[in-house]
Amino acid sequence: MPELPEVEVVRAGLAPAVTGARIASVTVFDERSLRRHPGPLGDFVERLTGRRMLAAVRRGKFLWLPLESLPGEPEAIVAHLGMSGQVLLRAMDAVDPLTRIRLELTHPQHGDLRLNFVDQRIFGSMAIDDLVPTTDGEPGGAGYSAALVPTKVAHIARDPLDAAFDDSVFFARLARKNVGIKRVLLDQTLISGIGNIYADESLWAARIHYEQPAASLSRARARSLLAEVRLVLTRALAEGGTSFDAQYVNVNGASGYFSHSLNAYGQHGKPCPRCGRNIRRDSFMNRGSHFCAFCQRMRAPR
DNA sequence: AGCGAGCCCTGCGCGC
DNA sequence: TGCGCGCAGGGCTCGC
Repeated sequence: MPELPEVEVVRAGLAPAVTGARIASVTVFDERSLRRHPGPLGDFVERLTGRRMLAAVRRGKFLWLPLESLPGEPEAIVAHLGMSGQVLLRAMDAVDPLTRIRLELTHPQHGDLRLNFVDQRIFGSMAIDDLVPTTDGEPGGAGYSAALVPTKVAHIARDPLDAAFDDSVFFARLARKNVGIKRVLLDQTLISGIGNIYADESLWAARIHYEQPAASLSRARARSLLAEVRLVLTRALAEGGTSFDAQYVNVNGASGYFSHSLNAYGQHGKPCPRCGRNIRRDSFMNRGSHFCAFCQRMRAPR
């Protein structure tokens, strides 16, 4: 369940279960889910077995679980859900189809449970990674105060719900981009956490065409777009994220409700909630762009 | 250096 | 009923 609100729902669900828990055993059912792990399957299993986890942290769509480590050698399990990943917390006898990796956890208060990493398409992954200091000295992400971030996440920008996200740096970089604004919203090195759904929803709310060159946006429109991004992400989070089917669920397997609140994404052929004209779907970056051709027109640069 | 295409995968729903 | 095609919420790497 890929975008920021869905990953945050997972992080928040995971936090109480993993914080202070020990990894009793590790089973890898499909080695392809370790594509990003810098070592063989056995290395992943050996290094995790017996380790204690300290927190569940998120930046953008990346999730990590810091591990109890020797001083000066901080490490974490880094997980990315890709297009179809789920993290499910289950009883010890529970089996989930398409489980690629399973961690069995022992928690001093909550007892034993299974953490099943489920991923149909295997675009997601788990890996052990070193934690390095953040360049700004601020916490690495949501859910943990340490100013550390996995090396695999260090090149990703902070997400717009992060208190340390720097609006002015974002606007400055935006002003130097000649590509379409949607491409910028999806570029995780500029702003993280936004995917296809929330890009389309934010652009609809801000009445901006997805191909409008980023640099051509006035500062006021850029500001308004960032505000809409934050509003859409916050609302989606409050509704538990967007679920179209049983594939996108929280750690207990429950769906979110934001799919009922979508104005543009997946609404092609239906009337625009603002003007009543039909929402269109264009092919863009090998995926769909959903927008209202009347409300979201290309504009001359200002 | 920035940008766009291609690729990594599986499974579902639709139209023929 | 069966099959092929297009579609799906992401990100990395490689050419130009």
